[in-house]
Amino acid sequence: MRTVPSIIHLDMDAFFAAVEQAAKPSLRGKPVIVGGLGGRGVVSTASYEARRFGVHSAMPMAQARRLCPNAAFLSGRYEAYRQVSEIVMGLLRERSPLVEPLSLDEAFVDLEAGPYGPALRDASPAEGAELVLAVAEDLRADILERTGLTASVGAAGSKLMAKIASEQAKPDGLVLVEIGSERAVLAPMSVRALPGIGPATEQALRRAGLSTVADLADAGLEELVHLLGRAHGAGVHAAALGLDERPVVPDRDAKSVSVEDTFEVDLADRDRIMHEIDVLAARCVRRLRAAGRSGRTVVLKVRRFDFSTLTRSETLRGPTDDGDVIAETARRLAWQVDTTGGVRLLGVGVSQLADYTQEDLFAQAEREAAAARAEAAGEGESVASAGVEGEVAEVMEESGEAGEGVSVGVVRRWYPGQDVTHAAYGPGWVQGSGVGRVTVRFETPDSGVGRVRTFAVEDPELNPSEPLPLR
DNA sequence: TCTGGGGTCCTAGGACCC
DNA sequence: TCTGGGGTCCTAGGACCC
Repeated sequence: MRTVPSIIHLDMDAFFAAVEQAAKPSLRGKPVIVGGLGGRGVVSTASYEARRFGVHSAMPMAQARRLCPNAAFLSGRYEAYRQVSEIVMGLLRERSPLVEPLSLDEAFVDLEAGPYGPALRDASPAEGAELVLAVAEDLRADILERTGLTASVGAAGSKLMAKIASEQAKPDGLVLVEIGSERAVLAPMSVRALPGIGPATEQALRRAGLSTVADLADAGLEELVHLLGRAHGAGVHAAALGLDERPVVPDRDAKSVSVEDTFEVDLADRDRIMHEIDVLAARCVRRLRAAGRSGRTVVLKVRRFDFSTLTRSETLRGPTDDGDVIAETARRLAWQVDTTGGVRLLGVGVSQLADYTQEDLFAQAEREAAAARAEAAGEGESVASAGVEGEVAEVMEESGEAGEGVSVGVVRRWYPGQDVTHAAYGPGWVQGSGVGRVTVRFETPDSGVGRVRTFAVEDPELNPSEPLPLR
């Protein structure tokens, strides 16, 4: 156990919504809701102004609209969030090389591994805590200066307590848990405050009369293992006592890659389902290859009309990053599921990832077998052209999704929040579109509140553009 | 107009092997 | 002759997190 609370957990406040407010002066101080805008979307992030109306993450967007009809509803600009995230993570790495990102807006940092390490090790507990507080406040100030955004920080002797402390610090705060005070800090909290206890575990514990962390600590290991199973029970027991020795680990390799899509209208016919699986497999493979990896197990996910969700998987003889092999496997799996009544969501994923994209002997053998079959049937040509058609469909899909509808034959689509530039009026963002019109507000992170203009959807002067830096 | 998308970890049964 | 025990891999599902 550490003698100084030198692990910090940083969490950006309402991150996606805060980036939007920083980028768009007209939204500052107003409710902003980022998420899926379609009929089946959910809230990704709500600004604090929107939270006052009861809106929160994972809430169906339809419900959010009812609760807070005057909010700005935006679909996410993930490239912009990624850019801001990189700045923040960079500022963390200035404090220590041991940074473990948990998502775009959250990370653990072990300050003992960095430039403050020697001073922290030499310090008395009181001096050490003082130093950590100073480092954390300096960090928050730096983040504010470089991005205009606020962050909350928890500092403690473990990841567990640092994470709980940052939650207490929200928004725009800093909380330090003294070494030795862990159990007292945790005792009055609801069991839900512990990471790893969700709605199901909370219910199981409640049925046993356990509702606070103090109850868990009193219950003891045996009862918790009985209630929750070996691993979970032991984990919850340790957490309840404030015990956590997990190290901060940077650069953890992904263990799976997956993509999925919920459709606006349930898919009914087999051909359409098979086509969507092909599209998803192509997207999955693109991500897999971008990461320079290959996978051995292909997983198909199906959510049916009634929200029942099932997965089917198949493990290949060796890892592959071949699009045809993955699509074919996923399609084969699809034949095993009953889709009568309609399909709401399809997903394609790959796991058992191999570190490198190696000579894909398996895919090669498959292709040769297919070529041999085709030759035997006298269909050599159609095998080649099927691959080419797949490529074209992919490109069209890509440009349609990204809203960069400049390629021939693709209708231009504008989404709320999107960055655009007009030849005469300069940079702005899409406020809304419909009936052949698109409304744009012309403002930038460092401008005042901009004014709104409306254009034809097809106006050649108006084009999608890259996000602007916030500072 | 109920319920996204991308992940992680755990459990449990059956196959298969020694 | 009537029934072991352990280890590993595969598959499916579920809880949880952001």
